[in-house]
Amino acid sequence: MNLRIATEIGKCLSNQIRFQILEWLKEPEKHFPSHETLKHFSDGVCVTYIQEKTELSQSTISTYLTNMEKCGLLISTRHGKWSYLKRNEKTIKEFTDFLT
Amino acid sequence: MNLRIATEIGKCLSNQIRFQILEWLKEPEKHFPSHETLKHFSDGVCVTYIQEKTELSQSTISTYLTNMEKCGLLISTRHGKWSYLKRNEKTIKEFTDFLT
DNA sequence: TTTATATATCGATAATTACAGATATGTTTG
DNA sequence: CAAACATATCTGTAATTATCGATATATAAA
Repeated sequence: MNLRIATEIGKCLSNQIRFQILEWLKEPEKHFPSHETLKHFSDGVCVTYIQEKTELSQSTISTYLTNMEKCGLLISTRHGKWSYLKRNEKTIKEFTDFLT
Repeated sequence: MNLRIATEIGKCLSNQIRFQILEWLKEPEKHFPSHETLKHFSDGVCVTYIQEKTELSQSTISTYLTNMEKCGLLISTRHGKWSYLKRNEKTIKEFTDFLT
């Protein structure tokens, strides 16, 4: 972790919806339906479910999630036509360690 | 800690200079001269020293520090004509706990 | 009590970010 | 391979934030 990356993470955390997504993903099964094909949450939640819950446009959410992945807050996994997102606890820990 | 406050903190951490100030204040004696009247760092560092180090305008730094205090990242203490700033470790911990 | 010093706030413009619709890409299915 | 679906990217405008100079306030010193 360094100042530049930490600041990029700060940018992601400067928006209530993005922060909220990160909170939801702590307990995906509590906040999202289980996926029609993939039954478990091992790789997180697909973009559509996150988009529906936030009620923002598809393009906006896609951009949010892409940026959150770029700075290491999220891990993205493709399964067929779906992208699944989950928290990257390693980076989150590095970030909080850097801050404290 | 709640989502609203955490996002306000995120906004403070979305700027490299502000994040840097928080890092410097981990070890004030390492990054700032000791103050001419107050010899210790018990209450942190005065606005002027922070401003000089960042090379931003006085008004900009004053606004930064005010906002960082408002969301609980910093503690401000007046001694005569000087305001001293130090990290608010309690809020910082609450923030990192909220995130993880 | 005037002057100097430290910090805070105001008001304006520049820069950045938010957000959506349109369109492109990648994947599955008929 | 065409159609449908999920996601990504592009482009433009709206909204927010950055930043400064000017000015106000608060305290200290002369």
